[in-house]
Amino acid sequence: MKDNFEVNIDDTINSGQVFLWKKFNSKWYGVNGEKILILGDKLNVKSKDIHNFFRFDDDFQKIKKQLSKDSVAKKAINNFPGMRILRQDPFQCYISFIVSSNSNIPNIQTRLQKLSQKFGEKKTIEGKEFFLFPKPEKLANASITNIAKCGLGYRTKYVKKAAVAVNEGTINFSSLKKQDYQDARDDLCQVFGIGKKVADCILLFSLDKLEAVPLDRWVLRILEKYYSKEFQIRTKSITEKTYDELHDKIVDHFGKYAGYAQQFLFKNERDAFEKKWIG
DNA sequence: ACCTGACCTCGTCT
DNA sequence: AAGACGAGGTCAG
Repeated sequence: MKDNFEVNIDDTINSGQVFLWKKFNSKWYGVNGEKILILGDKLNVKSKDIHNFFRFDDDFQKIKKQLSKDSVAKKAINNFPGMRILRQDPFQCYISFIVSSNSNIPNIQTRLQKLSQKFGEKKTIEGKEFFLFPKPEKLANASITNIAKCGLGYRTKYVKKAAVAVNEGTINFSSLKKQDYQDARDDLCQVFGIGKKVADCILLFSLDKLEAVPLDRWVLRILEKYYSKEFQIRTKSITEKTYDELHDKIVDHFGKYAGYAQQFLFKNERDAFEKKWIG
């Protein structure tokens, strides 16, 4: 067991990976699929769920050392050394990022809360009421009208189709985990509503693909600001082809833990601009 | 293959 | 107070 004491729960929760978390009296309560996780000041590393969720199986010292070869990443890691990438419930992660497109964190959070409330199972823990994340079957069978009531807008049909794909087995998360990064991403991109960015989020945050690097507006801004020489960013919006070329360069530069680098750079830059997180 | 708009909804800001 | 603006993209033409 290594370094569990170094994990900073607040920084980790507030790094744009998860949305269904709330803090009461210095304890965090969060929905992860069909489980409610409770985090006190100190993590219970003996809990299998906690171990899994915080990726204690990763050799964080090694990752940190490798990424610190890059001076910008090094600085970001030093600012937030306790932040970790989480291993989320795949279905929840999948729907979360489909719903995130062209949106902001408070909106994403509201949508997911409404989806859970409407389609998830109610559970009471420590006298508090929670709603588990809906099961694929439940969302797949929900009507478009009812899903739309959760404020999804044009993303409604994305969610419906995506849930159906999982329910029918067209998308199978344990298979995706076994595939290599490229194949898994190609399969995810077949789903209506999933482009490369969203696919990368799902792969990085729930399917153990640490070389996935979601290239969103923020990351592009960061690359433009700190890496203009290395990566030659032209525009704010990028084409499919540019996305792949950039991604290749980034993995060449940072190595197989590039996804972690992205997360630190993202957190660092977002906090610098005091963007809103959850809780 | 690349470029350009449109797109739902909800905060903020004016 | 009502209208504009933009937010962690994706799809269609």
